[in-house]
Amino acid sequence: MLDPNYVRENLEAVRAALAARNFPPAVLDHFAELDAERRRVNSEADDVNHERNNASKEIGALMQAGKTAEADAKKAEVAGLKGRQAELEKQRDEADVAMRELLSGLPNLPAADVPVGPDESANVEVRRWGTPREFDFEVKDHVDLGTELGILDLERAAKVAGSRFAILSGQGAKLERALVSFMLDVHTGEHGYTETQPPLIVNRETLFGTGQLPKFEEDLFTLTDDRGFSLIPTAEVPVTNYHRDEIVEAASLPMKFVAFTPCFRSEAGSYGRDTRGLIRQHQFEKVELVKICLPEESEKEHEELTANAEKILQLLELPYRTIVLSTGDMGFSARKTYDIEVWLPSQQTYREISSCSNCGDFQARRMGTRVRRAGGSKPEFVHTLNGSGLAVGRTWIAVLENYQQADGSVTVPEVLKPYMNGIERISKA
RNA sequence: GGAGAGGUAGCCUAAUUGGUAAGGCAGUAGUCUUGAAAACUACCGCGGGAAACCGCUUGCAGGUUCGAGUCCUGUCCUCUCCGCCA
Repeated sequence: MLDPNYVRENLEAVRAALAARNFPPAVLDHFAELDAERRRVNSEADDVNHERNNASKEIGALMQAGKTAEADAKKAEVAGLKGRQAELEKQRDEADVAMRELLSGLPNLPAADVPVGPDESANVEVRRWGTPREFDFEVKDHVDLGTELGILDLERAAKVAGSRFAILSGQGAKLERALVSFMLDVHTGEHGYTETQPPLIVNRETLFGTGQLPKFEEDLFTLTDDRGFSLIPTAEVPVTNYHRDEIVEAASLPMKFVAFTPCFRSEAGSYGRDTRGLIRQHQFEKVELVKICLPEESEKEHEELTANAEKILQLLELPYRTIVLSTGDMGFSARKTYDIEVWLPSQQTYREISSCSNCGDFQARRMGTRVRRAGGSKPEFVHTLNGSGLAVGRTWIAVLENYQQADGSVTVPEVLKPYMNGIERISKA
């Protein structure tokens, strides 16, 4: 959520920023009058409330002094205020709701150094690591490799659940587990993150906090239970909300969490896209990095978090590139996002395997997460960051495709061998 | 699922028959001190405001009342016991 004071004072700049995000700035047309009305009604309601509070105090004093007649007169006076007060409070609530609805639907403002452009064509590559391997045979994609090795079964998954689900078996399931353990060990052991296991089901307040609601309800799997539960689309949602409605101590920052969870996405509206294989699933596993930090530290923490995610690919010796998303390609809550893309031989291109975002104070304002600094100053909103470290299913794909051999087997990356009982390769059982 | 107890500020604890949130710890600043501790003074829930000051706050939402931490209704959460259970 944007700061209403900032929007009031920088209306044209906000309008331009929204346009750069392909967001119709017309919703801001009524901001000024809505804002003025809200503040007018609010102060008027305050005044009336003040009058009534004072009168009540006087009545209390009169009652204790035994002057009941004067107290009764005063009571009658206050009774006349009640109707007026109810009316003003109703107006204030309506104005608050209207303003909140307007603001809660607005995306975050892009950082100054984000490239401006209409879509992914304006994204900018910032670095590239590793060299794609040369194959002297016809490469297969992960679906053919996995199916022929007997470690991936998409047809039976479709029978059991539906499309966009998968069954991993044998060394395939083990590889997934090895990747998870490896990533968690690196992030906890070398990067200083605290491992955490959050709820996989969250309530609506939590979904509002990170920005999934109110605009992206259709992306979620929502339970029919009347408590408003949804399955998490990413661990970012529960973990970032750990300190919702809290004021934390500055000394506790930065907080760095790593969470391994399944993620559930309805993928409504993505029919026909990435229909083959594991790229886009209703259920997938992800190791997620989340940071909560001081405002002036978030840019540094963002670079570091992205580097932490890249480290996994370096250790797995998988070629990748890192790009910064343009204004037109960024997510709702982000002010700046790096995507890390891994090389997939079957597609002869780089594909997203991690998305690392600095959300600034956007989520913190929605969640009410603030920090109290030393010296008794007023609480400030924290900054929040998140990034995949990494998407496990897509890493599984990258390992199969980049480490495939002419005979259809897959050699095990050096760093994963300890997690695979020391086996050298995955062969047909 | 049944029965009971309880949610007060970062933590802990008060508040007469309803009278407008008291205190302690921690924390911050200062005095004193070579420095620290101790002691003393001030600040010490949230929002707005340059300030004076104003408004809000006892899990949440309503109701009664001139006035609700206190009375009533609903709801969320925590704990205890019983039942069931991975």
